[in-house]
Amino acid sequence: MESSSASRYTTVADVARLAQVSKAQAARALGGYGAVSDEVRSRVLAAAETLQYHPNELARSMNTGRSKTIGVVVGDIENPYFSLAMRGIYDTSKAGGFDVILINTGEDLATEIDAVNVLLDKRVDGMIVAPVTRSSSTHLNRVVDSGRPVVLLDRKLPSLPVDSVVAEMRQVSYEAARHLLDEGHTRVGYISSLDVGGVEFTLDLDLGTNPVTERLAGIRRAFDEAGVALPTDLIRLGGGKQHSIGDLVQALVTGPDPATAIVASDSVIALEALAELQRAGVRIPDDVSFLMFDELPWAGLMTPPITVVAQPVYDQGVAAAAILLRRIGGDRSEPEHLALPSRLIRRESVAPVGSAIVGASA
Amino acid sequence: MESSSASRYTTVADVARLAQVSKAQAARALGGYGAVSDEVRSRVLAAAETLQYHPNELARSMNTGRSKTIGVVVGDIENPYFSLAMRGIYDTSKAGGFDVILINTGEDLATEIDAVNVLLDKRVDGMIVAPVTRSSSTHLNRVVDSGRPVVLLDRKLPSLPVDSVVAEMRQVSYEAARHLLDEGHTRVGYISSLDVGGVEFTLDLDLGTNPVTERLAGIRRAFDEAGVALPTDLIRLGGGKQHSIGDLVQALVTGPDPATAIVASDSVIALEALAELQRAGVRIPDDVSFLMFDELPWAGLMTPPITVVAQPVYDQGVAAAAILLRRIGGDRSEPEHLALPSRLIRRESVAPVGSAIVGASA
DNA sequence: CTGAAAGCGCTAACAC
DNA sequence: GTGTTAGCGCTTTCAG
Repeated sequence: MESSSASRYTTVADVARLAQVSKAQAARALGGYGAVSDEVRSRVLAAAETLQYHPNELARSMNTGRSKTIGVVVGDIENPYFSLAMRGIYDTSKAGGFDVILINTGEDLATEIDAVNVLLDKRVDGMIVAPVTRSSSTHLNRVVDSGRPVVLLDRKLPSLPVDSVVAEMRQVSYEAARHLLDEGHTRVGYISSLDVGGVEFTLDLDLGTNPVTERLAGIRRAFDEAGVALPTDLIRLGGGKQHSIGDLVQALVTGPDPATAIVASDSVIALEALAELQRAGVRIPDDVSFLMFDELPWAGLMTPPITVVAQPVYDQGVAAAAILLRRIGGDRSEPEHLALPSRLIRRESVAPVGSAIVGASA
Repeated sequence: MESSSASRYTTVADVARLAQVSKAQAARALGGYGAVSDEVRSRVLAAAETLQYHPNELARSMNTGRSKTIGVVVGDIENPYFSLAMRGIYDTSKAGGFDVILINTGEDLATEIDAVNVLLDKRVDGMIVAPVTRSSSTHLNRVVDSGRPVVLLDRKLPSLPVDSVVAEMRQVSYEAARHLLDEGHTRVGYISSLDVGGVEFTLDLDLGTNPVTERLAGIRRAFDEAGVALPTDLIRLGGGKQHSIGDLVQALVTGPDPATAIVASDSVIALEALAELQRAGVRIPDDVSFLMFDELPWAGLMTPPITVVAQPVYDQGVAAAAILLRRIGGDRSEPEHLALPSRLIRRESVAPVGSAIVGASA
């Protein structure tokens, strides 16, 4: 029946007083460190109980220099990729006794730089960053200099000697392209939201190190091996930013030499592309074949079921967190670069080119 | 070209020394409070720059008692509902200068209690909680007692005098049920993951205050008004926990008097239900009509497009954060209970009952 | 084992 | 305006 009024937490001092011991002893009993007699410990714990004592983690962190908190910086938490990876990070961190501070950058570099600084200032014990594409690494150097571990998610920064966890993309993309080629598709469109500042794609354009670069490399190899020229005119970057996905799709399926297959670089793009195709009355796979990166529950339920490249997203989160925790624990070994296996799931959205006629006559 | 070695951050003391001023003056200049001459300020700022000074937010928080951080407790960040709401919370908090600590409870009460305590111990300035269904409010009382504001998301706790933000569900559910009834459906199945401990649903079962209760209330009213008995045997709770969604769906569409329409209480359930229906060869809407709560990009792209109840998820997040920030700012007015409008989006997954025959003969 | 006292890095009185 | 002196709540020497 205390009066309501807020403020003033009970501190170790309060507990110590009630338990009739020194502040230091109370703190030891409460914090579970140092030497304390059973007698004292129980008295202190009892006092803490009646006083409803809860430690001030801020004060504790200040002394120990460790906050039992990790920071996570992602581009867009609403994107299923990140929310699932986040779940993996979360589960693993929690199991290790760490809390998670989440920062969303909206895929903006300035925000990312800010985010990293904020986390550092809050003294997180380490962080996981999914860097915006084409960012440099200067802001992450500050983290490295601070001595706190970082692990990169979904991206590798060659200039930065830190751990990274990505999904294997080159090989699986090669397979995907082979599949398309096998079905007779040589006019394959590729839509990505990778921001390259609005320039057109060319073979010698440096996209930096990121999943898109890997995918394109795999696809290119398949085309090269097949002796087919990669249709660079159908590779469209900057989707959603410089250009609307709808317009991009529209452009791919019309024109004199249209794409016979479309590859969506992620599920968000796929959804918009699918909507546009439906709006335009373009049928899958009769008029155009469709393949997307990322497996989601709805992909197999569409009509037709969508062929996808599935990457182990949750596991990427788990792996990133596991490595980070190991580093926080003191592991000073060489940076590790994990590439988790992805796989192609063939469903029915990819069909032989020209099957529109077949379909119509069937 | 400093040597690598970690540790030891530069502090105000370091900056003060270099700038040849007192620690207090340096702190004032750095923190942007109190009175400082331009002369001193620039000297301090310059020193801070060369020393790469970054404030220790922990220390700052300890003195001010404010951490500029809010905590968010959700059931499952992987669920699109939460990740989108989180985005709303995030955007709003950030605009107000607050960071966000995310805690995921996995819809587990013990974890939720823990989460709330952790946040309190970390001295967050306030928190947003989407309480697990059917939880009591004792753990949240501690927050209220601490004097820090909480706002409830997607759930209202009558016993707790705090703000809440939910989506209006009773009216829109009434409309949805009306729609179903108008199409001739009286055998309407309802699948929810609401955990009621495995008991069967009956009309007098107390489900507590939560969206499901509201939905059922709205549906019931529509049935009552139409003079049709609510098919309580087709209302299945505990989906995903006590029973697999697939089994539940299977049970609804088979048996002597099967459901002619199925309502999925959220998108996760809908996806599993849809998969099961497809597996079982049950066609929508020919064999069974389908309606789901929550609008997602893929819903309209399915074949047929799914009729949904859309709730303003992002806006709920925004509203919750806005109220919280106002409270943190000192607003002591009466608790506010916001119910944002939802709406029924009619597409093609709901058709007149018995349209299977019509469809077959067409 | 226990207690007194000295900080962690910062802000907040309080004097000058 | 500026500097000095206390703390915030906890951990950590350092003596006993």
